[in-house]
Amino acid sequence: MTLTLSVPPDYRLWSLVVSHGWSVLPPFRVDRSRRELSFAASLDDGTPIDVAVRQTADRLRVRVSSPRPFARTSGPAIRRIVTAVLRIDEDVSELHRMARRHPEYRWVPRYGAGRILRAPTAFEDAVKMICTTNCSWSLTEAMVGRLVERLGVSTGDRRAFPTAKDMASKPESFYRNVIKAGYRSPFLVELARRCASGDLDLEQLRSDSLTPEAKEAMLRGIKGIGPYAADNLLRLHGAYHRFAHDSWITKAYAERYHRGRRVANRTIERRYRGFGRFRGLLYWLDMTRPWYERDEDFGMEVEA
DNA sequence: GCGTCCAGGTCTACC
DNA sequence: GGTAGACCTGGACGC
Repeated sequence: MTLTLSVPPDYRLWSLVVSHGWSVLPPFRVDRSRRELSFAASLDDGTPIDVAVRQTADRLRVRVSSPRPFARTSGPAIRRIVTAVLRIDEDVSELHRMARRHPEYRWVPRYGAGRILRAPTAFEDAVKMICTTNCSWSLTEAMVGRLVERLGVSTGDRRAFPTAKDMASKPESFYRNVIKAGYRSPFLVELARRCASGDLDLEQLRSDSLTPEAKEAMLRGIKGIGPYAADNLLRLHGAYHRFAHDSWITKAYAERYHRGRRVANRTIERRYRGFGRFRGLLYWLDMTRPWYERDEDFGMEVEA
């Protein structure tokens, strides 16, 4: 199945690829030679799908395949997933207008930056975020890789991220001994069981039905999600005022502005206070600017 | 080899 | 509300 989706003129698929580390965590995959981002997901009826996306001018060409035949109703569901993952309906015009007023941030609209890649489900985002805490990025990749490999349903080409039900069916010892998630293991089990039972509906994070405060309360009520993880997850759900300080970004800030000397978080936050509800996102973009600039494949001019 | 440190933190007990 | 200590893994580093 092939779909064509229209995107706003300021949309850059490649900007999404470098927006954070998600694009290199499975089931995401990046093909630089084809300038293609691909991932796996599961439809509501359990059908696993493999999705590959390329941008051509103001359109996205989306190739979808599955080992099972598609139901007639699959089209809209697939569009919903692709739209949510690729942030197609995220309006960044206000952010870009604000950034244009500051010479040091004019690169943001120039690169079409500001949209942040998400997983197909808020559950997948939350599990992955727990796997980023208190460890190196290579360990995050290893834990997520083992989760997908051991519990994910095959799409033919790869495996989708396990569902809450899949993860809830495994005991804590599985996460300790097989996934090697260490002390995070009971957190992962509890999160999966709460989501699978319906006690916790993380997908509400993606709707406008909850206030940012309610979303934060929901996230902080999950064991294993502290200030860092909650702020990062809130950013994936449109709360761009949160700073998500961690050792990596505060070090990056120290090197950029203070010759490597660490400064208090409130000092950092002062620098971005003029950016209103986008202050946390501007902080993130400011620190990750080298990711955009060093990427030789980053195409400002999308294919004609 | 082996021990130590630390990396994109969080929880709990205690004050 | 603030803080110290424990917690898993695995790579880097020094010896």
